[in-house]
Amino acid sequence: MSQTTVSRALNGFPEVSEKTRQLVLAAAAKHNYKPNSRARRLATGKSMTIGHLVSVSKEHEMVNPIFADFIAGASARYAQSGYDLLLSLVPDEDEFTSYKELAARSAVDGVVVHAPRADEQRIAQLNDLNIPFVVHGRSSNTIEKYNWVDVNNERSFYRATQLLIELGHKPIGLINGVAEMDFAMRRAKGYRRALEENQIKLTDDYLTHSEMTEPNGYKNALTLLDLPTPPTALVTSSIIMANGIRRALDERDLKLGRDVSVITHDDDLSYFRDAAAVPVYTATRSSVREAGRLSADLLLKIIADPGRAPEGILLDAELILGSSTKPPRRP
Amino acid sequence: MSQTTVSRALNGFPEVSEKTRQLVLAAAAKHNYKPNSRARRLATGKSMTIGHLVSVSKEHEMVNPIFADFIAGASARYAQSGYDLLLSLVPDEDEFTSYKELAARSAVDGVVVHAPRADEQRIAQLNDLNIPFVVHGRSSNTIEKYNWVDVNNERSFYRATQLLIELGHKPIGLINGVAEMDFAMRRAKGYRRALEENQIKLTDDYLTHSEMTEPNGYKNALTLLDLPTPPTALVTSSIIMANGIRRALDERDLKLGRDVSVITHDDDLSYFRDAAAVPVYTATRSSVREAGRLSADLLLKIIADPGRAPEGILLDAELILGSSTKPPRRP
DNA sequence: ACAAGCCCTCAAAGCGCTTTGGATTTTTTT
DNA sequence: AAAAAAATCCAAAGCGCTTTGAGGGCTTGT
Repeated sequence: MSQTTVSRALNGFPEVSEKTRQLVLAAAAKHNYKPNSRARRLATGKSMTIGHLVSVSKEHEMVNPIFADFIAGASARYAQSGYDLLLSLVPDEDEFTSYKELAARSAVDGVVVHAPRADEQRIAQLNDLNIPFVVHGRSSNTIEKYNWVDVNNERSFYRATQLLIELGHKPIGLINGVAEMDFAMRRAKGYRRALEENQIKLTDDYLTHSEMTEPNGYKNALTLLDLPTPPTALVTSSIIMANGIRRALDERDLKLGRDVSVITHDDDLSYFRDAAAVPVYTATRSSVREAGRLSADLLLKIIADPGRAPEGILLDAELILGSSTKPPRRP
Repeated sequence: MSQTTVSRALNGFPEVSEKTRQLVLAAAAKHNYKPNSRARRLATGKSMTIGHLVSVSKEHEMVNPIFADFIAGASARYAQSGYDLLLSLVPDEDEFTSYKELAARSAVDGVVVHAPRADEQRIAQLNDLNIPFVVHGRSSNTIEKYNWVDVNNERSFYRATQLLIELGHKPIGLINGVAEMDFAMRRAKGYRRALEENQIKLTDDYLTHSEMTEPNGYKNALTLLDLPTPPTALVTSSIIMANGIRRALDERDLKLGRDVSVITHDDDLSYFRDAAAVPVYTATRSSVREAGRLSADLLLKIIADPGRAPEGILLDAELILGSSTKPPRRP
């Protein structure tokens, strides 16, 4: 049987009879034959690979813990479509060099951009490179057109803050992510808007920006609790930080909920799934794994149809009521 | 200038003059030329790719959070040596099919095996496939020879338990990972050995096995605290679970350290780095990122020299004294 | 000045597939 | 039963590199 026939049978072309196809498939299965990826990729001109470049902050060697779940979501979709996932953790300062290199050696058919900043260079650069990409998040100060999947950060933090205000809280702190990140900026905006609309004036002392680690949650919570008028409620950007906040409260002999209310953003991480009947934390919840799935779907669509107009997918985080929010204690 | 010359200049062969090489390099840099990965891989017969198959438990869709940091360590080494990292999150039931498929289409030059069980099929299977691999962890019930990088789980949990006993604790609980996992088995062994050597008899009620999530830490801690003779100290396999334990203690109005001592295994995750002068948790600490680096190094060595005798690298977890361990309270 | 030797360069083959265009066989139509 | 159409199949070219084997220009030794 000729090479052509085999190739056509395996790749589902109509020029081959069903009978022959079955024969070929049977023989392939029997000998565990799979076309050599390298040869196939050279012949087709596609690399059948999606690149994920995750930046590692040089300073703290911090890997954003949400990326594992995001990739878990995306990976499943790639597998379905026969794509491989190329992962590269790069020091944040040479992010762009890495994209350029991937493009130059045409190692990937598309990439996902993680953790965009409010001012994000990579978007314009990737548009220039003309390589299909999807941004997980958005970039406020970018005029470029691009594909993205994001949650409504501003609105959900607005609602969270609003909820606390309605409960009667006045001094409310926000323990946020790194200020340059787009999501952090939007969340701060939502928080500020809720305060303003309710004529609550707070200095920026009530707002901290840092990498979303447990120790930072702890440290920043202590800082806020030490203010002359300490907050009676806190909003935070990550369930990891919320754990640090809990530890800080513990140390101050304060009880979560009773003494200090907390609302956290909850990415629904698989190892922190807050699935109790009454959730531990009141939270703005949005599954980052689902975001991974959607990003992958979108990217595969773009690759299949390069002429496509850029699209944005906005996910709405739910505001889930848990037991970490109560009216403030009467002094 | 001929293709050959360019190729040789770029790949550092000696048949080309230094002057010419510089010329070529300059021209390549100028036009941002990088040899096409696909073509190069076909020509050389190497895929310059390392596969990491991370299994996702079908039941809980759980992604082991340590894998992000492990991969962060490995990825840096791959990048240095010009290798790409192919990541695939596969449902645990078809782990082996995935390896076979990767081998058949020769998509990778080597793989890393994550989270081996005490009875691990994959090792024999990979040996049969004759594909270079390194296991992160070991497999106790396997007679095959293989390369591995592991921490001394038994010894460190022995020491941790011993420390608690020396402090005066008698009923000591172990909140462990899934029983089938090799590391969990070894840790239980170390824990039991310490108890036995000190003539402390405890039923298996003091030992829980589950996926290492925060909610499981919480739930299992409550279960143990509800025993007729509740433990005054707990050992646990993950800092994520330790956070759940803290929450359980909080709920029972017990104070970590004072009322219940806790020792946790600490993988030194980047978002849970316990770097205070006096660490929060007394812990058996071993950087999983370092393990990633070492695994990558070892794998690259094996690939470079296939005749190499299998090697095992045993890391010793440090026992770090923190503030979560104290003598038991007098009743 | 000529041969030998060395360094450098080049044309062509080949990596294992896909894809094109043509050849062959089978089926349908008249 | 012959012609037309449809269904199969096949040989060969090509994907963009690396690598082989051979040729050309320079230097050195005599």
